[in-house]
Amino acid sequence: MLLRIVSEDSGQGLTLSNITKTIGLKLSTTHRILSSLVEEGLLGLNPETKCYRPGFLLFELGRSANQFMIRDIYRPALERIAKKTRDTAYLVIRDGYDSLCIDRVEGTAPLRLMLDVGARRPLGMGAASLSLFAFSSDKTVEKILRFNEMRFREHSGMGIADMRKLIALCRQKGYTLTAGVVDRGVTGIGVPLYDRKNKIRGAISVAAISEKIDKTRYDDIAVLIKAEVDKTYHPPN
Amino acid sequence: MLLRIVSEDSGQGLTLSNITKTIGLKLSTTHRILSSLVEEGLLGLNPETKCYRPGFLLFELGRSANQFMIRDIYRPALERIAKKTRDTAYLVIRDGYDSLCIDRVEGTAPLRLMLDVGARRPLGMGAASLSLFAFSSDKTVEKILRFNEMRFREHSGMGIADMRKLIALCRQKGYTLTAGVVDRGVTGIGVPLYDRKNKIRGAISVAAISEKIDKTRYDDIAVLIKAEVDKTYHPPN
DNA sequence: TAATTTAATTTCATATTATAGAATTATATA
DNA sequence: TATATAATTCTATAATATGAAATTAAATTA
Repeated sequence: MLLRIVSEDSGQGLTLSNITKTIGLKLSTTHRILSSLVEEGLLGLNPETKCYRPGFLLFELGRSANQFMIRDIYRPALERIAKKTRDTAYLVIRDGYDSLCIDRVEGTAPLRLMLDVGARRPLGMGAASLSLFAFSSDKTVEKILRFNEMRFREHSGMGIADMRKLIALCRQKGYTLTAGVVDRGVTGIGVPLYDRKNKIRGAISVAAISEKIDKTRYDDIAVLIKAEVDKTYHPPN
Repeated sequence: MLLRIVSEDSGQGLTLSNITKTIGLKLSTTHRILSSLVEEGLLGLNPETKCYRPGFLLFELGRSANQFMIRDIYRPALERIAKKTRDTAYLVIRDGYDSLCIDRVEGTAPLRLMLDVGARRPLGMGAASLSLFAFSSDKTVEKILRFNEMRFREHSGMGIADMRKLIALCRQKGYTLTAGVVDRGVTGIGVPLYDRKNKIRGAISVAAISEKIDKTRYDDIAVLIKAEVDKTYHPPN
């Protein structure tokens, strides 16, 4: 909690009393924990202003999370996609049997946000999420189907047979499409992202309320996403 | 400790038993803490391989440590400096009344490493450290002198008068030079880094055992560092 | 396919540590 | 200089983590 609170501040840092108010712990408790975090280097303390800021260790630990660097790589592509489609563009990665949304650029069209950055869903539930899944090897697909069977049913009412049909259709199209079948009233179009070794590293999707994405646009949007993805320079590793 | 251990692994992640061996805690304890870290998102767990990796929250928290982005900015300059001088180049920032080494590129010359990344010293003790100090405003210099007086004496045997003289000399030269006065047998040459608002954001130094850096090279090295710094594009903010 | 091994997860009484509240110290403001 | 505000330290009690063992799951071998 403390790390989050201090990190969310974008200014000159937060004072102890400030942080204490936010977190709702006792002053002495907050002070002790903050001191420990400073001692370890997770936070820094400006001795003049007595303000706490993110520390060097936090920076270093963060850099070790290489897998998420994909976010920096595809940020510009995501922005262009959102701008051109006017819908919200998502960057999603696989995390075990979940998909994890790691970036989002909102479109200009008025629409309710579906997926927050940091949100986790069963792998396959959502256009990008489905891209991570449907374009994997048959063996992987089977494993995920088995593991997530109950979660699919719970989330969308779809059974294994429905999912298999959906995957087959998407593979044929070359992109994933969830026109209301995963989330009621939501249509998404997803494309997988491959690294230089042809391994799936993530997926980008565009999603909006179904009324806003006409059937005739499906292919166009997929082509648009693929074009922006192809334009993107993906460094080795 | 656990965050460090998991972050330091560059491979596919570490298993519980692996981590347990490294940290020396009991299996159950390690498991419990790891589970909490995963729950919070600081770590991720691959459910197939049961391997722990850095998590998305760690990435996000790390990105909030903007002040250290200077490291990415000056990395190439640091590499060029180390290559050209054959000595080790350091990137150092101010942290309260300490200086903090946040990056290092080793030279080709055989020499003992003086300063580890993450190392903290009294502000002024070292060439880069001194740059952060000597080129500050007179008011700031006085405050630092007073605060660090004892620490200077302890570290180098220098008193306030000695430090004043050293600062005056450095200001005159336009770069900092610590020819054995701060660390016995070590010579360093430092240059401050300014942002677009002319605020000191860090310092770069080249350091080696004194025998390796001849007096005649002092100016050349300072000019070389400055040239590389000037070449570097420093984005707004 | 069963048996064996290895690794992961859960449980619980005891030992350890954190907490709240109060006291003290330091810093800022009137 | 007095007053107010914020930071830091202290300590008995309340809360939590630990270690050891048991259980479950997964992988390997027979």
